[in-house]
Amino acid sequence: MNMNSPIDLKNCCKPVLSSFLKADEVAEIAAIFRVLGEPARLQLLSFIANRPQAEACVCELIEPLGLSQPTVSHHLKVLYEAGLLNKERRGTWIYYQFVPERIELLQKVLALPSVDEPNLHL
Amino acid sequence: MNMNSPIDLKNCCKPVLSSFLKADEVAEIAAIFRVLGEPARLQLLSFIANRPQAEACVCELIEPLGLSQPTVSHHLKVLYEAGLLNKERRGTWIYYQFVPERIELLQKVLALPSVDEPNLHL
DNA sequence: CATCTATATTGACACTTATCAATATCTTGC
DNA sequence: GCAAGATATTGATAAGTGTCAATATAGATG
Repeated sequence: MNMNSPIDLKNCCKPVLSSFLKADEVAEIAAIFRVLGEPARLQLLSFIANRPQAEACVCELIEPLGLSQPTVSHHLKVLYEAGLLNKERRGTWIYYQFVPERIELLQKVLALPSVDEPNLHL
Repeated sequence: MNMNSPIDLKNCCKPVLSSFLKADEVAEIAAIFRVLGEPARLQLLSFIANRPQAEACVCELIEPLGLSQPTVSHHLKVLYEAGLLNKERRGTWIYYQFVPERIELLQKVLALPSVDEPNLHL
């Protein structure tokens, strides 16, 4: 049902506020926002990004999140498939790593048109 | 059920990636992302932001969105309550106006810690 | 005041999803 | 190979939500 690969990185994503995007264009971007729209996932991202090396194994995340292990695992999968986390097995543990590039992409997508651009007509 | 006023603008919102946010702190931020996580709403925002004066009345939005009038009205309400749109009656029509400040807030919330900050421990 | 038009609300329905318990899979160490 | 521990998957359930038809509301206009 859910695609197994991260959201397309190629022509993803045009700035939302600089031109009127078609339905299929906003879909990719909205998918990323929807992933961040879940408090538990945002907290996971916040937690991992602030760990040494910006990474953490699943076992470190359960207690601070206050959710069951399967639920944490589920949210990590969603974050991973959205490209916001990488994963890497290291012995028994699997470390999820924060991916700053996806956030940078979002910043670009949310970029406001500069005042001298004709878009905002201010 | 849903609060009638925009999301709290005072101490909203701490950067997600610079410290580990508690559940109630991420909740406010996640609420904004959830609003943007709906393709129809993102398209509405894209459309309105690119109109002259960055505004549009409801009647202009139904056809390009391809949704029913009540559905468009519903999404506009959600965007309005999230502080992403203002509204203003002008005669018979109600104009919804793009609010860039909310987007700027999101940019700050998504700010990556600078490399010399200790957060990322890179 | 009556009518018309623009927008909002209500109610219903289908679909998604967050959550957990139970179970499966995979790695390591004996 | 087997037992133990870490993570993932499955199945079930409850809650949320996007959508539309029908209806309500509210301004404008005659």
